[in-house]
Amino acid sequence: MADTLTASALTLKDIARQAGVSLATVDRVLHNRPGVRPDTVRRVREAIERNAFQPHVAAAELARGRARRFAFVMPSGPNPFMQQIEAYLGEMSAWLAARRLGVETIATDVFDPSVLAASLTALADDYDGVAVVALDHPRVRAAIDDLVDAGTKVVTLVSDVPSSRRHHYVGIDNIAAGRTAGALVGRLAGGRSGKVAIVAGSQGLRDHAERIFGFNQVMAAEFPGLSVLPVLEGRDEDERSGQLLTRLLGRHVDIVGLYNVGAGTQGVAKALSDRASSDAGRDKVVFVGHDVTALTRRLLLQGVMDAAISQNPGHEARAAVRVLLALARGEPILREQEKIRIDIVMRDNLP
Amino acid sequence: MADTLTASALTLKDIARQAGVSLATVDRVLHNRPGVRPDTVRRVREAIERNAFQPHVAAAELARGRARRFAFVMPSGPNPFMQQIEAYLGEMSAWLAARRLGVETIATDVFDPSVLAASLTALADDYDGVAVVALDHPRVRAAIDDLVDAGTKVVTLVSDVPSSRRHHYVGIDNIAAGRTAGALVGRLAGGRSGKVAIVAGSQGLRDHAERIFGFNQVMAAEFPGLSVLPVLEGRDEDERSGQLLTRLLGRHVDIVGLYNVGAGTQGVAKALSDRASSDAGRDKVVFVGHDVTALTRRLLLQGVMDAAISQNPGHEARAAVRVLLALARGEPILREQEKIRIDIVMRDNLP
DNA sequence: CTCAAAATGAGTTGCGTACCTCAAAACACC
DNA sequence: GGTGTTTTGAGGTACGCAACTCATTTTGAG
Repeated sequence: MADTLTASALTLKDIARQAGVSLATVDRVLHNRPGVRPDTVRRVREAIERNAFQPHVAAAELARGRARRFAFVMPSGPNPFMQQIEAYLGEMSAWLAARRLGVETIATDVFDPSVLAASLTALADDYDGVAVVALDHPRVRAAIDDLVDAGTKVVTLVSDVPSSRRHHYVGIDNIAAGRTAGALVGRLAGGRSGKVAIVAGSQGLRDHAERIFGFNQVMAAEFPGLSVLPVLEGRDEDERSGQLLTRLLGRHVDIVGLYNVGAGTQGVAKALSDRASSDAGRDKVVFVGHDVTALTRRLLLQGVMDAAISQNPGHEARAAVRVLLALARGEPILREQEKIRIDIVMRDNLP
Repeated sequence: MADTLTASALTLKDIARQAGVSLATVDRVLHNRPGVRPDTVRRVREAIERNAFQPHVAAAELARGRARRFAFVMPSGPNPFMQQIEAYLGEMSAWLAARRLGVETIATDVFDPSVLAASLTALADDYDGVAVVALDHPRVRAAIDDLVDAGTKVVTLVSDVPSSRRHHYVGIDNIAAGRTAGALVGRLAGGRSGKVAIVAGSQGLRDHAERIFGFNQVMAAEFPGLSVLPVLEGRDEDERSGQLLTRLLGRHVDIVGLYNVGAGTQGVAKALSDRASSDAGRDKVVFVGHDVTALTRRLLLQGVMDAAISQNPGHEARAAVRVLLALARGEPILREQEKIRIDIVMRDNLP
């Protein structure tokens, strides 16, 4: 009736006794310090395995004395998503303080590879771990690899550099996010046929390109009645996005769906509502976008927007900290916990 | 350019010095032990506030010596959702062991108030915290309150007892979940009009009743073209659910949507596919259900099911442990982190 | 003013690990 | 067999706090 998990009350002393060595030797093995015969190492390792020994994390943390420092390297400039991440880090401050963790956010031009790479390189000696919103560029990759070689733990945040040796990526699969957006636009259009517009920041951004790729995949395969128009590049700016979309809506009377890949949501929404008021007879355009912000929340409630694909920024911030901490401590990572889900947010499940 | 969070390197000794008292007095104040004049308490508290002092959790944990024990009281019998929760607790075993946390799952007939209440009462002295899948019944509420009075931390899991004095509820808002299901059925039906069926375990279960309530709310308010049929009570059994639904589908040719509130998914899916093959000409019935299991995953991929409303069982298990731990330590709870979201899972964002 | 009770100071011990030193033992090599 | 090197043991200190004891001071009631 009762099923028990865990109970390791063993200490290093017990392991030492079982392996027939002294505490000092166990310590040497545990921290890969030199001066232990291979055979002895094996004996100690076996004793550890046999008892499923887990160092007491509290004792270890207390003994090392030195506080750990993590850096979050994020885009400068006003980006609501990044601001949310910063805000959630702030909410963790008591949690962080109780563990003597120092977290600093460092604003940088993440779109300039040289600047970003230089920022990263400068961190090597001062931080135990770095979370970075990374541009996928050879120079950035090299900087990340250098950090890893220096013993710093590195996590990519939101945007990955898969070819680097970063320890972990905290973010979503953007192709799957695009596919999800496609399925939503298609299904919510409810059998109508017509054209579908895409507004993106730039197709040069890896995450945007991947989302568009996934979106087109689904549209082509499953919604033959819908044809996708060429991508509008709004540079994540409200005005530009709005103007481009207004022009497009004027040229095509049969647009039934819209996928807004990045920011610029304000402009996109304006363009849509302008059209709606100029011609009240037409069916509403299905509008799917990304991220839950104050604006998208309002648009969802008003019914202007039909769904938002979201990656929970709070979860990302906390996951990044937890992963860095686990890496620094040599603890295993709870993969399932740290995996960022693709959330579909509609009016009734707004968080 | 760099924004720093946290850095409290103060210790109790510093607080004692600032307050002009000894370590012992600070300790008395911190742990609400008697024998300190109110005025002195105030001085100490002020020093703590002023410095935003946070006890070092590692040191505190180490010093108290005693390991903490938590109990998870869950339904006996084969319930895939509960099995998933248990599985995720198992995956945490290394994490738990490193913190000297003992977690035990206790199977009980949670549907019998007396049995459940007795199970709970028996736990008071042995556990520091209890997570319970609770039936909302006066006797259960009393048992929970007794536990709380005895100093045990109590968290309700999946199903809440709002009138009790439990410290926290880990689970979703089932009314909002039902609303979300309603919006999905309505929107995915794409303007068709007709009837909508509901299959539930029992309307006596609080969570099922709340979901149905939310579902009906949305249907009535927003989809006048859809009329909801009386609820079928399948008792979460495959066969019964399937039979009831088959009969209903036979009586009403114009059913366009189906909401499966609880389990019995296998039977529901069978009834749907039987109808589909017997009359290929008809439009597919929009099928929305709950939870991501091996079965619902397959149905989503096959297109039989259109969406699943899900509460991440892994998240619930971990959140329950974290909340109990924070409560036991007297740490603040990260509300945002522990809040369980209502996930909409469709084919392309399957986790 | 006296005496008991309350409040406080001073101190100790121990938690389990990291990190360090120094000496002793085991070993390899010539 | 002696040398130098590698490996190991023994032990200590420190980390910040919980929990405790005991002596001393302060307080309030009579």
